[in-house]
Amino acid sequence: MCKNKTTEETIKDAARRVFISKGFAGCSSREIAKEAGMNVALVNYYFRSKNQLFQLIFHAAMEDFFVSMLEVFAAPMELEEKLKIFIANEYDFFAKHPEIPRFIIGELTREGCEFDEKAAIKERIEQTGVFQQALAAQESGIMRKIDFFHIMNIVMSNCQYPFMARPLIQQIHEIPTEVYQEKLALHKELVIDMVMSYLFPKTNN
Amino acid sequence: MCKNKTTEETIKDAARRVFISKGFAGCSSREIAKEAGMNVALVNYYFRSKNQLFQLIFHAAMEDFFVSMLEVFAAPMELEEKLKIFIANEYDFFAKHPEIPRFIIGELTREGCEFDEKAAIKERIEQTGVFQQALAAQESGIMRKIDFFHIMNIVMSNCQYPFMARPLIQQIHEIPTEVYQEKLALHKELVIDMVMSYLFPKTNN
DNA sequence: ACATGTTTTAAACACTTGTTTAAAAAAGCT
DNA sequence: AGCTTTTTTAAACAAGTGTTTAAAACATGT
Repeated sequence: MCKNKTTEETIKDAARRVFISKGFAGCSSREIAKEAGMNVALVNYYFRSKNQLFQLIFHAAMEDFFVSMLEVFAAPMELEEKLKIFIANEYDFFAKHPEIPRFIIGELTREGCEFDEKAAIKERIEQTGVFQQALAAQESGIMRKIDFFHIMNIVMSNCQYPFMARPLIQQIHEIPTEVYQEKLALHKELVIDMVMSYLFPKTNN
Repeated sequence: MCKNKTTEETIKDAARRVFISKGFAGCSSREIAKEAGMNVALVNYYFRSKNQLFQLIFHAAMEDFFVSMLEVFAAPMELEEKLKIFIANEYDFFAKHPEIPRFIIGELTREGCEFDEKAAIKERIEQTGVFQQALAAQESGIMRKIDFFHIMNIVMSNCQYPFMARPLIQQIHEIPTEVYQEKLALHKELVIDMVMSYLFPKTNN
């Protein structure tokens, strides 16, 4: 059967670019086809429908998104070091794929974008053991005693927002994209500093 | 002339709801008309085009968004107290209008959404005097010496992201909306605590 | 009452949408 | 070679898009 991986993969790549930058509602099948340099009918020949192609791209993006998390969570490391690396890792990931958070959140908000089923992110996080590790650190007094919910929210806020909000922040500060990206590199260190010193408060001596 | 403010305002309100929740590309003129209980032609009768109506809604949202900032910035207060209130204020604003950040950032990202012209946010912030106030506090050693860019980014990240990312975070933690909102109320205090103690570090004694 | 200007409506416009069809081209196979 | 299957194409489909038109309904002032 399909030895021809070229066209199918070409369309998928084009679809990824277009969907991620414009969203499901913001683009047409014909735009994806044109981006891939193909006929419109080919899109449906390989993927049956715009929606089915979208689901493929979306789930892959979600997977990338979470895998970059879980990898660090599962690493054999002390919690404090792990969280530091986690933040740095997240920050680097979004520096490389700055449109991912906006894409995922935007589409997850849209009605008619089912997902619940498979993911089971919570379970996959628990399986890494980072949850118990955090509880242990909290018991021993090293870590501030706050819910895992807040920890994740703080880290995700500070790692994802600066990339999502680039057009807005640039507008406010009236700076070009290159300057913004320079500033973000510095911002990463501040975030690590702030979050770490909050989660692992060093008592005087 | 137009004594009939009812229909025009009704359409505008419907448009605000629909645009903000679905975005420009995610809805049609007819959907807005139906939401307003009006004929499609009426939308264009009062607002000339879908795009023109959108610009109206979008600029108003931007204005609300920034005014809630500037008010606090301009208040006659000590900087430390001002920033605490600023965070609380922002947090409360987004608790009331959780779709605003996603809407603004999403549309600002879309190509063909002009804005640059009027805003001049930077100037309006400078006019409040908060900028010099921060510089003074930094000179006196009360405040951590970091760029205004980073301060704003930190505050906006922690205030806006938790509301933007609700569908994603709920998915991860597998909690219903009510529980999420309860947790966010608690999260507000953590954010204030973390950000304030980072920006205004208390030296031992 | 009538003539006025404003507001609302249904219908139509040309165009784009997602998807399908049926024929053509290419590739595989014996 | 010829026959079969897979891949690609152009064209068509009905439904939906933003917008306009022209007539109807309404309100207003005299």
